[in-house]
Amino acid sequence: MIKKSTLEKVISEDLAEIWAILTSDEKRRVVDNFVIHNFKKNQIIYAENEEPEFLWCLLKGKVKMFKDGIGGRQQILRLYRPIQYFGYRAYFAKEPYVSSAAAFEISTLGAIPMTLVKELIDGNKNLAWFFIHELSKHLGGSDTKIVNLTQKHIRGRLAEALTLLIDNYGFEDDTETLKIYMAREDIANLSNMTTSNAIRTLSSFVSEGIIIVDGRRIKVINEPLLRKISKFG
Amino acid sequence: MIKKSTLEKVISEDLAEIWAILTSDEKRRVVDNFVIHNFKKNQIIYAENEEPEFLWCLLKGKVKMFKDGIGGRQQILRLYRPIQYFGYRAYFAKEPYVSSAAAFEISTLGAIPMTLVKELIDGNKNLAWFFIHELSKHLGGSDTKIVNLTQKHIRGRLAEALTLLIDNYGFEDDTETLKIYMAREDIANLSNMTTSNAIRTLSSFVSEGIIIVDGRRIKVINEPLLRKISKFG
DNA sequence: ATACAGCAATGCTATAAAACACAAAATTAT
DNA sequence: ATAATTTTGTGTTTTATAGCATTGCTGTAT
Repeated sequence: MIKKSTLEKVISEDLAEIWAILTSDEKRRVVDNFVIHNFKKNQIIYAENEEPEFLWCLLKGKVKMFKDGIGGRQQILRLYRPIQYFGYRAYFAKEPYVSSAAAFEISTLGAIPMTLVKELIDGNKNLAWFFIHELSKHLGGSDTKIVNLTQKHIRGRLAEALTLLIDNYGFEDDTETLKIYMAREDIANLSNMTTSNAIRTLSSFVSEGIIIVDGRRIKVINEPLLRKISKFG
Repeated sequence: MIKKSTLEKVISEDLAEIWAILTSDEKRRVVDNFVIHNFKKNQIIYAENEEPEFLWCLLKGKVKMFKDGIGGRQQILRLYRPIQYFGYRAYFAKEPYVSSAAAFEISTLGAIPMTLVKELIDGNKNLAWFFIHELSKHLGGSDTKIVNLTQKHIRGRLAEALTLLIDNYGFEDDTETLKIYMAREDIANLSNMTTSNAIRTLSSFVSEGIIIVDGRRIKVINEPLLRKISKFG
């Protein structure tokens, strides 16, 4: 927990999209029930099969949503950056979580009880529309991902994962170094391949001059080609 | 178009879930804007990249929602039965369709303009909750499908497809013949495999006494085993 | 300095599934 | 009924990718 005086400021600055929707009365109710949590690298935020209780708002850091599959093989479903919301779907569907969430790096999150979110939606149709829109976007993305992961070949899947990282987290000030530093295993889990193949295919991309790799630092040299491989590979 | 006198009866009987939510005034607005369409076998209802205009309500028949992928390979994303709604996601996401819908067999559908649906949601929070719940369920299903299709082996994927057909359409009166008669190609498109492999694997299931196949008629003999293969295979 | 642990990289092998080719059967059209 | 077309079934070949083993590299603790 951080102290209350700074809390309201943090919230009002960061909750942005949702904040603009709420009335001052509703905002107070959020502030009164907003609890800040800090998570260490790789710490689980919630796990599959648990009952959903909170709307999570990522304030700082990076979060992955994933599903453990056959033989412990993990599939990363979505990545979150500040300020984004997650953890609400299962509550709305009236079922336990079907996926887990974990912090990729040291992260700060806010938790709002879903019971409160439900009340707020009941009283504010703009908030209802916010979630309808959010869920609809994610559903479209998920449907598209099904085809990408099942039909694209390994190069296409890796290229797609890299473009996803670009679109989600962007570049450092040099405009070419990816602003996320993932283990090869996580890159593999994002692209539905084994770690070996993620490494192998990254190497191919390096030798083709598409990227430069230095440990976990990935520089994108030929972004148009990367997107082309993602699209047609 | 069918004649108006029977129309209201059809709607009130069939729209069930949504109908119960609406006030009599709202119901009248739906009836006034509800247009019945008949579709032939394999006829497209809407196609990827088109702009969404209508909420579709399947009254009679069977509908598949699918996405065309690499090399024209089709992935079936969801199947609908009466009375279910679809076609609204893209409108809510404010984007063109990312998938297509087609009738599996001769089907009757009702179309309601999304502009009207939007107005109804604005005025009726229960309807908002209906869609939040619906979208949330589908998103969970889609995320689960990603892992099932990418990580399960061919037998597991086919077994899963068959159990999906059981759960969606059930059995004929003999309690073992599947109430849907799909082409092998469609079974393949549902299970992310080639037609050859769908045929081959169906044959394996036959020789293992799990199912009996007679043309497009599939009898499920050992449902528990089928579900077991679906879960662990 | 040394040992150790954890990643990253790479080659080799096994195998699941796709691609291809063709025949038989069933459906549809004439 | 006959021809034409589509769907189904099966065997063979090819390929992509998983699995495994090995090695080197880097950082950290002893």
